[in-house]
Amino acid sequence: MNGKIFIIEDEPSIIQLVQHNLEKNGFIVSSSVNGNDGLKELKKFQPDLLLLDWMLPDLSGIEICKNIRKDNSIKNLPVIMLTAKGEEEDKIKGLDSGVDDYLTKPFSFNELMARIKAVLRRSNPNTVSDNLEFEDLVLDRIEKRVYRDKKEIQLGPTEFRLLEFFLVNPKRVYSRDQILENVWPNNINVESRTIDVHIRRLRKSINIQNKKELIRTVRSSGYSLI
Amino acid sequence: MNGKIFIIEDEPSIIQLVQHNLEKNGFIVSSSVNGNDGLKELKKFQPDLLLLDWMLPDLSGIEICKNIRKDNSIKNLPVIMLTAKGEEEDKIKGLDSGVDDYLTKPFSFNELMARIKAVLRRSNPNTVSDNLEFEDLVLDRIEKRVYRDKKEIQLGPTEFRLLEFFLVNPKRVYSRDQILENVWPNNINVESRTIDVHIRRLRKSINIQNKKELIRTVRSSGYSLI
DNA sequence: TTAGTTTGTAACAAAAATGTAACATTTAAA
DNA sequence: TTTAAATGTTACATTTTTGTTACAAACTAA
Repeated sequence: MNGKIFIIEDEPSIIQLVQHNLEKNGFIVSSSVNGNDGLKELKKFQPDLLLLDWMLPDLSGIEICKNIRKDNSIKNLPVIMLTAKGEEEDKIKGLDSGVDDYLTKPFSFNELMARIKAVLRRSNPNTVSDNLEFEDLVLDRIEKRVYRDKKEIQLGPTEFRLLEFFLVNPKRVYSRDQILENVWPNNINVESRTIDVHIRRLRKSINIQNKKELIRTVRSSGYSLI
Repeated sequence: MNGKIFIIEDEPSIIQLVQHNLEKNGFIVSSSVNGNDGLKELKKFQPDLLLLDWMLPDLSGIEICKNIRKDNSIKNLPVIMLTAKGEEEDKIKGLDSGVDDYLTKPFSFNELMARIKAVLRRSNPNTVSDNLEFEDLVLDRIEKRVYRDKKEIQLGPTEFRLLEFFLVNPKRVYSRDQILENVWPNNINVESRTIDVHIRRLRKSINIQNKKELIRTVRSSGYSLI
């Protein structure tokens, strides 16, 4: 994932939730809580997709969408409408105004994600990829493969999850506790030294000749990619 | 740091202390001394986090928290509970009511700060900027790196924590006791001279040619950045 | 100035953190 | 079932970090 998504939505809790999760999935996200500001910032931000609330304090989502379709510079921007209105006629009205998809609150983030991918895939195939990349390292979440320098590397399941975890925020240093919490199945108790051993295994696997070490040890803090 | 924090707490002295320190750290802070007002103002203020006292003149902190979790517009607001109750069962009750974290009075401001950051990072990564800067010195808390004049400097763990501590209030002079309390793990007893040695090590590390000394000795008082 | 206090510095030993290999146990696959 | 793979744990070597001490240097007050 590497697209940019803009959100126009007046409920901060939704923005927060969605933004956080989208960023976790590798999107760059910006947002606005009302229509007029949103339209302006939108043009600066140049997103690949817009998440648009129906009910806003000033303009309605439909009006915004119509505006977008009239504006040559952003007329092809894909839009997903978010709204509490579930009735059939509303859906039709929404889609008629030029919306690409339509999602009724409350929605699960996973459904939103699936729809975003679907829309992006249609409109801009290159922004959608389930690959995590860092330097010459590529992790394909769909096929569960890892490549370094274009050559495939075989990883064990834990090594894979570990690397996947690091790749979401490479460079960020994670403590052993954080790693445990995120990479190991919940509530499982393993010695913290176990992590060291798995780090060591991962290192061994992803290290190839003449290439620099990719995992950094930060003494008394944890590990990160580098 | 640039988040907004709301405090509901009936002891003015605590409000004052916490508010003052939070503002020093770049937060925007507002507060209320009772539960009912607090809930109302909270919604207007739209904070990124709530510090909530357990014992209040009207509603209890737990009731407030339950209210928040039921209210769609603020249901995801992270909450840290402050209280004098230290018993284990209370803790569980607190966390069960939907609190994100729990801090027993009396607490050190630094611990509070650390917990605030942890909670914010989880819930809203963007409100926490983790770079501390002073002159040509940059400390990156996420990647655990320190730069002077754009060049990276290697620090040991204690040197790092020491510098981090100073960077929150550069120029402010800290006594050895204060440094000890804030930089060393709780309840650990070390000679006060130990600090001098670590200061010396930190100095050695962050000093580079042709650049001025960054750590000031204030005789019989302590040290500060300058 | 001098005596007394405070701080800077280097050296050293002890403690802590990490890397690594080997081994035992669990899990999955054939 | 048998075999192989994956995993967790332990033990030990190595490296890094840390606290302390001892002494030199700097500072302060009389």
